[in-house]
Amino acid sequence: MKTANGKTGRPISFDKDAALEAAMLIFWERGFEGTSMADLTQAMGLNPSSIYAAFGDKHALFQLAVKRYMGLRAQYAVKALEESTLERFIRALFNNTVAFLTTPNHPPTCMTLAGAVGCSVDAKPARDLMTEIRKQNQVALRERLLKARKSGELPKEINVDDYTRYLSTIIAGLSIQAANGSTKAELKRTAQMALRHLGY
Amino acid sequence: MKTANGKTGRPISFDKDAALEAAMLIFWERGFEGTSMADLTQAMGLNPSSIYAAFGDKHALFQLAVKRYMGLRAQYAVKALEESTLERFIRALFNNTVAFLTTPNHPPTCMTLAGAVGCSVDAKPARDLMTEIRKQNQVALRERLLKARKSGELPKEINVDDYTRYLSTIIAGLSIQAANGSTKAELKRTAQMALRHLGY
DNA sequence: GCTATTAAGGAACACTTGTTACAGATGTAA
DNA sequence: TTACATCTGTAACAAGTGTTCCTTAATAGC
Repeated sequence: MKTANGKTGRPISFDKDAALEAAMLIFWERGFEGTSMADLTQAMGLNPSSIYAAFGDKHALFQLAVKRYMGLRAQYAVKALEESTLERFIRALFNNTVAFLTTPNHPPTCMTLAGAVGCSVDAKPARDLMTEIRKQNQVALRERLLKARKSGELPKEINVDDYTRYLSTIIAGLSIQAANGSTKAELKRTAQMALRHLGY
Repeated sequence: MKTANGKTGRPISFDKDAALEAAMLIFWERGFEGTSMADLTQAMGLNPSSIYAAFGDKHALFQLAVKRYMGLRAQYAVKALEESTLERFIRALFNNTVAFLTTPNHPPTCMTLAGAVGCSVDAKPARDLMTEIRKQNQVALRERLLKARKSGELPKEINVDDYTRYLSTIIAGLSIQAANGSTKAELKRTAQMALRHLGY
């Protein structure tokens, strides 16, 4: 009565991961509103009904695409968090960001900025999701800085919340800079200048 | 044969400036794609035909709205350029930006970021316009820094292009920070920290 | 008065939007 | 083979998209 996957009936005939990857890439490039279901069917190579059966509606698919993006692509911050010292962390944060933004075969922006900044009321859930992710990233950054403060690496005179927002501001700015068309070399130099002004 | 305005026939019965102002505000909030003609007719209080007769199609109207935005709202950079010294200029640039982003009665973002970052191929002209404006702003900033370099205010060791991109990065980052929902106080402190790290 | 010219209001346009219904295909389990 | 369950492909859906057409209204000059 049940197959190996615990399901009976006709099995799926396409690679779900590959399809979601394709969806992620157009959403990344065109944002939630700029991507139509027609675009998605073409890029994923699937019929609407297959998409709906496998992933749900457009909002649900977008959420899954963003989740995939965060887990597989936007690891530049997570990787940096693994660094042992504060200095190594901050250096890695900036360098990873530049490397990420200039990786070929995907848009030169953070998906959370291309996804939906200004949008219709209909797309508000998508925008809220983007904002929330940006805030979560900021929380993770803050916790790393708090740890550095406790270890004495970050001077007590520095306000952790301010420092968090400041670093976050520069990282976001780099993403815009990349979206404007800055080259890898330019981004690197910008990041280096930021590091120098931070004292690193 | 001709009226005072050089036109015969029935005169326009609405305030063109007020209508364009209304259009600008929704475009600002929802971006090009997120704003429908139905939204525009409602916000502007006009019929489609009146909009088309007075401003052209949606793309043309968006261009006019952006032009108005640049000329009347986004003057924070232009005003700063009038400052006499480099230090005064940079301080004004940051302070004006924060003041602008936290002005009530309009969205807490730069219109060029909300307008269209990720978008459909159909909206590409709008996105290109946004990118071009951001680049133009950067050119104006660069020229001010070049002047400071010549006057000796900006040390020759500092690469003007790099410094331009660096300042531009922080300004753009502040806009994202504001869009995330940062308060005026938070933005002020972030800008102050940026200034301090710049040596001001 | 009349005529010319332009704007206003609203219906209608062809097309696209996201979503679903349905018939047929394709598999598993007995 | 038969029964069952699920996926696939296509067509259709209602609602929304940007845009245009057309009738009516309002003004200017004769």
